[in-house]
Amino acid sequence: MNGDSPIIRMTKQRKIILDALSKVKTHPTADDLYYMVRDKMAKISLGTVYRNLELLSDAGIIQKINVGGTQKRFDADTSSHPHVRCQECGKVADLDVSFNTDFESEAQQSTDYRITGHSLEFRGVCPGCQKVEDNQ
Amino acid sequence: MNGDSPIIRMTKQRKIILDALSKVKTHPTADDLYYMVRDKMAKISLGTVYRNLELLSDAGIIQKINVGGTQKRFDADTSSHPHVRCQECGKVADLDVSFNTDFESEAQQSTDYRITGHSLEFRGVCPGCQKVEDNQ
DNA sequence: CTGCATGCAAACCGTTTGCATCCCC
DNA sequence: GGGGATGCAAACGGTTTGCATGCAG
Repeated sequence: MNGDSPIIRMTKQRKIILDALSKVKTHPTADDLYYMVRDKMAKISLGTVYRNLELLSDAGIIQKINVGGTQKRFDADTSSHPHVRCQECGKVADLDVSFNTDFESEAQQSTDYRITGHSLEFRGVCPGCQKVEDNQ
Repeated sequence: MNGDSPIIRMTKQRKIILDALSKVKTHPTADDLYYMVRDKMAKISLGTVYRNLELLSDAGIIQKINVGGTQKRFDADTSSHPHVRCQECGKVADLDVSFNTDFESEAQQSTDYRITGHSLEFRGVCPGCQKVEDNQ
């Protein structure tokens, strides 16, 4: 986010959190990760999960994503790629499209903000929730 | 958001909130609006502001925007247009670019979610915060 | 007149933080 | 050995909600 990626100490909890996030493509919340990680380390604390997710995303090792909803979500894939969020159940997925447009330099033409990043997020209804709708 | 826009009762507080939001291009938070509106109606409550913003955005009369940061922001312009958020001070502005791309139908090609909306948000540094940086 | 809306204050819930202790480098 | 990291629990801050009363239609 701010360019500098300090060398970070690899504690046991940090490693477990990073491993858990890397294994999964669901863009979990801090709380999700807390429960995922408790299998491996029963006494880890929620605070530690929050602190590490913050630190890892500051270091540019993971990415914090903001798709609406009340909770922040995390992604081990740090590339800038679009996400969809289900407006019924909140589930978030990657979207495998790429728009061959340099959003940031185009945007830069029309503003006096210095542009440093962007995100493209979609809203939708996931397959599971579509079925529920059909049965109504 | 979900298509149906019921006829809504126009209470005094509702009108004042809507007026205040319409007059302004700053994408205020609920709290911002609460203070803006207290000039007109000293005893309005924060809860009322929240309830009305929710109701108005459900009715499609205003738009709730989610640009990162901890607070939700609101926009009287319901069209889908990009925003920039200053990563230093949190200020949010409209961006006057249009990408001639139909994001939603392109995205629809590559997912089994049913796409219903999108948002394109930029991160940057606003002119004021750029000056501060230069003076350091 | 009736049911939605309001003011108020307490509850909620995701996240952050202070502190004593721990442990990675 | 020392400074960052942890566990724990309390604090925080934005938002929501229950309840008695008010007011728009």
